[in-house]
Amino acid sequence: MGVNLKDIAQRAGVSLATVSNVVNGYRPVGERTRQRVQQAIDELGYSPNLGARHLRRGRTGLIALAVPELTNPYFAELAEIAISEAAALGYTLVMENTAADREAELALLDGSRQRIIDGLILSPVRIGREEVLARTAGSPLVLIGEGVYDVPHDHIAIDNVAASHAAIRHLVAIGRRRIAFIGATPGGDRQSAHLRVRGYREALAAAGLPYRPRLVAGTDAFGRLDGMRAVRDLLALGDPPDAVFGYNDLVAIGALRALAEAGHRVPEDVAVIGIDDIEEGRFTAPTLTTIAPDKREIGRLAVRRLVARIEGAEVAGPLTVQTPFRLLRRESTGTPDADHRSPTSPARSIPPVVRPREDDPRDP
Amino acid sequence: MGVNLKDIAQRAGVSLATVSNVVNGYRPVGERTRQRVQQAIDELGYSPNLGARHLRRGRTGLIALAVPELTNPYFAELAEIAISEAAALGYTLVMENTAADREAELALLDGSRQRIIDGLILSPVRIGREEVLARTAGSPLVLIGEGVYDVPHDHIAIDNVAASHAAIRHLVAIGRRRIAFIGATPGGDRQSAHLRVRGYREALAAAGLPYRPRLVAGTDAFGRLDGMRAVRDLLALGDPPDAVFGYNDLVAIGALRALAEAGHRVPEDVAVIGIDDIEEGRFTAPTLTTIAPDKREIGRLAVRRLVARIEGAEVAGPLTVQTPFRLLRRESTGTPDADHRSPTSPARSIPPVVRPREDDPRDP
DNA sequence: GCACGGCTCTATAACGTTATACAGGTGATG
DNA sequence: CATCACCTGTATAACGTTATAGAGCCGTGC
Repeated sequence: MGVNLKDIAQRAGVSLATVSNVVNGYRPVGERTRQRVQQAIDELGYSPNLGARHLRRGRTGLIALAVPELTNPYFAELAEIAISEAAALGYTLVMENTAADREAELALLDGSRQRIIDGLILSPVRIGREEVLARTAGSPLVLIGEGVYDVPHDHIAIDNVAASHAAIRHLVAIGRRRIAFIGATPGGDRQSAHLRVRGYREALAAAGLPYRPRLVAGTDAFGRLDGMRAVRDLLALGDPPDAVFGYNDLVAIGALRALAEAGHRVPEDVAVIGIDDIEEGRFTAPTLTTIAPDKREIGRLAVRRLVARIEGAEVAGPLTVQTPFRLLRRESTGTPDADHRSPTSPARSIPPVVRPREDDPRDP
Repeated sequence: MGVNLKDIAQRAGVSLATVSNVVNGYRPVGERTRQRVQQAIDELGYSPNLGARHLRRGRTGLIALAVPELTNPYFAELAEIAISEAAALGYTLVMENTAADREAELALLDGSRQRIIDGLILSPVRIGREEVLARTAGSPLVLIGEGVYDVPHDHIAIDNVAASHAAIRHLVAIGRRRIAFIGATPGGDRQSAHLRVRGYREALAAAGLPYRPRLVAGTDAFGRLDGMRAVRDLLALGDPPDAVFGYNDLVAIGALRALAEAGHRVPEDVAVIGIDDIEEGRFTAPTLTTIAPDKREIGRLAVRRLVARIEGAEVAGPLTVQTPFRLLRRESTGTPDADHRSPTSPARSIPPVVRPREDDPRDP
């Protein structure tokens, strides 16, 4: 097809190996020869055939990031970070969409795709510890997010239980008592939801609040529509909550919508909090309070670990790394002066329109 | 590394070529032999080395979709469609992020990446006709979106001018007269914005409305923050518009935010419309009226065209295809009974909370 | 009985690259 | 002057696959 090493070699009047060395820097080449070769390369427009290089070297320079849905902004934002980090390390990152499909995840784990990528970063949702342990393919694997623990692979995630604690503590601190959790899947196959529910229950107990199963609403998936439906169903039962903790920001945004439709004011009647800190949550009405994982850290760490394994370096530190998170308070849980002092606080003077505290909501 | 053809051949007691024929179906193989080979494949867990196959066949089965930003939901939604379409045709689609960077787009056009993918679907924003024409790499190229015309490549896009017309007609039909356009970049390098502005001006003229340059607000990029800032600046000038037409849904969502902060009611005081029909717009408060391109059609067509070219088929039909779009009326331009009858309509009885017409906002 | 065609299967030459082994030449050192 | 080390450059063998040419074998028709 294109221009190859042989063409360059002929043009420059040198051997194949010399051209390869110029391109590749494996062996030193004399200055005069190098220039002749470089000129030939520029004139003919040579670029190496990655397939052949792969065949010879055993590496492609390609790594994959597999996520359950491209349309979840959390993953899109993570992907942009990972792509630039990979580029900085000389790798190309390709995106894979598992669509939260078990077969797709399994295919990635030991399927044929493995032969063309040097390593895989996977956010598993439908497979568990056993499937990961049964993996036969040899290329390095880094897991991100929750769901699979105690496997001999690098694993980057936030502490979900602690994140839930932080969210509930915040809601309790602003005087909320009937706190709902939206997004607990009934099936046992999504461990992250279970971890977040566990944190929710523990934090309620720590605050001396009762655990009410009716306030925990399951969803099939973790999108806006799921959150909206779950909150609608919850409100239909009567006796509404005074706060909603969403499994993630998308679910929480769906909750905002359902609450607005039902005529509940946020945050006055119901406070809402999510997890992920997607950009969208800075523009909702009201803006969304959230637990913000350090996406930059997650993306960078995942790529760096993977590349280190690919290049065979001894990687220091534990396999599992928990990255930090922080609480970003926005309008959906009210401004500090609008907190419920107590369940029977007098004259809640909450302004009708809660203005953002920052002029630029890009990075509060 | 892994198991290869030779291993299988030894195990099954046949030649390399026979195994290849079993895997590949290029030549018929006797039933007994086929079974022996298949058994060996299953036992050893063979999967072909794509690099070597590529080297030999000249094809990888990989196609790329390059978009200016992964975090724009429009592209994420398009990508999911394209990925499944590619899979149905036996290809793997990898995502590339140009980050709206000129160098990145040029590198994709004739850079080294080209050697590992069989074809490219590109949404250009920083390059124009000349750069595309200067392309030397040989693999097929399909352009999506706007910006580059009159080049010898397939090109899938909506009719931007017509889309703008539809948006403005709608705003005029509901009684709006001072219509702003948000998202016109000053530089000449983003032709789609120019096309949409042209449609805006033409439609204003057709409706007998004056063109007011002050109501056209430029932005650096096309995100929520850009829309918010542009509308803030516009409002700061005084004499606010009664409608805002956003370059895309993200810009329009930023506009919603700026309007809410400034205390303008949507749609009562200012109507807002965008383009793209991203899912997010079904959950904003108020929900966002939009011009919905047929993303499924765009994604499918782009992949099919590309694959047809890769496989050397004679592709019928014109190079440039304009896909359909439709207007989705939601709360941000009000319910039909709330239309402004005239600029001086008596007693606008607009309900304080505009409820959605549909129970399920997934697909109105 | 022999040539021939059809059917399986095999041997092998690419594909473009990189790493190894080696060759030739030059300058320094003993 | 001989030896050695070094520096450049070359020839070539892989890497794993697929397509081509061809080798056996068997049955059929003359």
